[in-house]
Amino acid sequence: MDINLYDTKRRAKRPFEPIDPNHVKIYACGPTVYDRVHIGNGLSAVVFDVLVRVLRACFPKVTYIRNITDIDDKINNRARELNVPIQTLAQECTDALQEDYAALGILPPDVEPKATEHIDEIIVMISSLIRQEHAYEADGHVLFYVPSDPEYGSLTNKSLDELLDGARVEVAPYKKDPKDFVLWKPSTPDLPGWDSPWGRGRPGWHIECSAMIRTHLGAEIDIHGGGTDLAFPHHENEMAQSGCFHKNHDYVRYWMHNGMLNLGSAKMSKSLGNIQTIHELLQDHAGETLRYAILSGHYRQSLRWDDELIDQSERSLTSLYQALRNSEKLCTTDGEDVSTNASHNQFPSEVIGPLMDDLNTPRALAGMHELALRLNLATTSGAARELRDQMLKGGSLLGLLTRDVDAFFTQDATLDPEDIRRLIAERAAAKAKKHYDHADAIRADLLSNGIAIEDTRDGTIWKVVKSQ
RNA sequence: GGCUGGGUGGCAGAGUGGUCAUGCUGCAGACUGCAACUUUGUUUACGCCGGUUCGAUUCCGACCCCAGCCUCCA
Repeated sequence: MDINLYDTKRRAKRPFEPIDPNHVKIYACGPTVYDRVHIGNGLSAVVFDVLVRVLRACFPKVTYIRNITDIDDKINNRARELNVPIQTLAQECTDALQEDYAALGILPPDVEPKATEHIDEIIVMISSLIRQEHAYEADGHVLFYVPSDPEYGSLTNKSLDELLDGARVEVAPYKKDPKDFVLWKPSTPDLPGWDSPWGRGRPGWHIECSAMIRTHLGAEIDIHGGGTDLAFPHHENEMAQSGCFHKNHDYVRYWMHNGMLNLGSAKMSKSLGNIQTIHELLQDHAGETLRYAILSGHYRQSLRWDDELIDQSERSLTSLYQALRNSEKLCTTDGEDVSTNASHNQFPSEVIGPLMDDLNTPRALAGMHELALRLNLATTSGAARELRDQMLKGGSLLGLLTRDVDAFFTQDATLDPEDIRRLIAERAAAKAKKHYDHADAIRADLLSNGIAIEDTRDGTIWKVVKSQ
């Protein structure tokens, strides 16, 4: 079984062939930390989290790096607004980000490097680019000289002429070419800065990723990920820098870009202000529900984010848990203790198959529901255990079904579970005497407290009624 | 204007040259004391117009819409 991935640069899906099959290297762009991250940031992180899980299932070693941009004018501005030290703001936002991402079931990357921890490497790269005449110093700045890179534009299929026509940006007078971008810029005393051959200053946005990739993964990597809105100019510029530095513009084997989340008909973005933070969504919804919602669309497509989507995701996810819950009794009954099949340690093909095909998560979820159906129809404990195991294995690739099944249904009950048990027993007694009015009254009473009852062959169970 | 990617059944969202996506919702049946859970069935689905083909939602061409990028953005 091959993994196939869509590569932005080649605009085609192709088989994934790592540089070193014994060690896959992947880098994804993380956000700039100056505020609570929004669910669109979460989408990107979830997508590459799933990709890494799939890669880990297929290759012996995977190193996953996701950076944090902790030096940026937006951080400086926000810190000034809030009147807090810049480092404090960045650190607080970083902590919050890790908390939010964890709630979405995103596993920590192997390294989460920060731009400010790589200033030396950044200076080394800039110096080299200047020596190679791909960059020049002007007016306290260091700029990348775009015309010096014949491959500029090849990632996003742009011609230099087009870029000039579409240029909406004011051209700084010290630029040799309007397309040139900043590698290093001077800092006033009130701004964070580091000493450099070009005076005290701070790095431009794009160079940090070049430096962090080189530091943590080396001259060549397998996959570079990020949002599609980063493809240009961020990744194009990064490719120009690293490509010229390493004299190899194919230092990234596969460029992968996730689609945007739409709120209403427009892209969710901080500059438009139409964002929902993960933090606020978590007030009303389980992180796992949000994750399911994200995975319900293909990563390269844009996804309409609204209450309807979250509601449907909640119900869909519940049906998966329901299958697990329904099968619990059957699984625990001792039956043919068939030393479980050879497939015991394998991931279900219904789930990993689609995921290996350019991360087709909607189909993988369909596979999960297929397994759930078969589990619901299972009649032997052996089959039930096998299917349950498969579901959990599939879930471990998607980062779903990670909660305790019983807790999924019973947590946040407004009544004491002991009281609920007592009422259920009372109702059972009434039922036994065919006092159905009394039995129904108890059920209605529980329901009015948000507790729904289910009679099964193996007794009565209850659950909290979700989302009103 | 240029460059990407889209328009699928009530909703979300995959996919395929001729056979079921899947989930949610609605309706009907089974199960149940009644419910719930589960399960079965279910509503001319593939933007528009041509072309290729025995056959196209799927391939080709034109057209109409939508979103993203071309400035910071996941």
